[in-house]
Amino acid sequence: MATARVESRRAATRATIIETAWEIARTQGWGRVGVREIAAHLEMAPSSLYGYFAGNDAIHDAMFIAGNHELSVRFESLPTDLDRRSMLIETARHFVAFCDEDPARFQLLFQHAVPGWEPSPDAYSSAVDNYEHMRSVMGRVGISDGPSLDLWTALTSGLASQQVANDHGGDRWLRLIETAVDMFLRREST
Amino acid sequence: MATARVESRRAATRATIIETAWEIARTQGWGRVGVREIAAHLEMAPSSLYGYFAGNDAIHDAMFIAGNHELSVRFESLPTDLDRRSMLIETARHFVAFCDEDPARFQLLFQHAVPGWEPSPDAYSSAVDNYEHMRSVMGRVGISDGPSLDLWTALTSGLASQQVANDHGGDRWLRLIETAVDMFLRREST
DNA sequence: GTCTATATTTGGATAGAC
DNA sequence: GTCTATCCAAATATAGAC
Repeated sequence: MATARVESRRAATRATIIETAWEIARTQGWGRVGVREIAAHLEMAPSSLYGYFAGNDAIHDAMFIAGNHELSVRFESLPTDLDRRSMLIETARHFVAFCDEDPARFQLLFQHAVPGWEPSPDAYSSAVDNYEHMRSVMGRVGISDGPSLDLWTALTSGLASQQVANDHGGDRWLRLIETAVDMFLRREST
Repeated sequence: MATARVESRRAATRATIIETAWEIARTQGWGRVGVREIAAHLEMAPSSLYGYFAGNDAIHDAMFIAGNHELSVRFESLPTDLDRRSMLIETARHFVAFCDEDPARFQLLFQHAVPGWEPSPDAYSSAVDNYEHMRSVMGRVGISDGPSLDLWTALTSGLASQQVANDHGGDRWLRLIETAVDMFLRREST
């Protein structure tokens, strides 16, 4: 049907807009991401974008949701039959690598570093979903008490933020993950 | 002399400008900090501020330097005769509390979250000074190898960012510091 | 020192023609 | 769907009078 073709064309254009916005965020920073700049890259009139997104905030929301979705896909790709230690190591490695491979995405998802924007409730729920998924994975290897989960999030988010901010593209904090996990696991043994 | 009085008056006005800027950052976010908004709070004309600061960036630089200076003062207030464990606990506590007591300052100093601004080389050196000081404190209690320092910065910055972002004003991560330090210290013992 | 007035830039967003 | 033409709102910064 024609409507289906039109719909898919529309989706493709939306995807192109988002991809262009990511490109700008990566190369010029979040301060430059806006309807005007995106339109310029696409050689479109800024007003044309409003046929695809309600406005600048809606574009950011779509990117936020896409970023969270990508993270959830990565986590689902992890094997589920690993032992405790390997599970934590792989989870942390995936997370830190995910953050470091795209600092712009890291800033959007985890650092609230986008001027004048915060996620809509709908977009925010995609972040909550990921947190819940992390909790269930941790629960599966026997870590479910609040303080342990909080210590784990502090540890992994600290490794990620240091890696991104001070050694992007390297492995200065990435290679500390085994040590960090062993340290974390030993904390509970008397 | 008149010049000295004039100088001190000038310094006082500069201080008032900075204090007003902090107030705006805390209550309205960094996106609203600018010469216009500051001037409005002070009931001055925006152009008058240029007699005290070269511009918006210079104001941010001054705040960045002041924030780092405040942190260094806090660290210098710590007792120096503590044992290893107490030293790490107190250092971490001071740091996390410092971050949490003013999220706006935390964002400026550690999260590069101010749209369109980054510290001048001169301002940046005040941050480097603090890092070097932290290194020397850690060295005094026998922690001086790179990986240990990196793990320590990841751990403390992770605790701080989680505390600020997810439990500002509370103690959900603050109270994990003893556990975290014990975990950190035990990591090196066989 | 401080003001008024203004230049300049940069955004988001809308109306209406085609 | 896309464009042109605007509108409107911020924001930095400067010129020049008082």
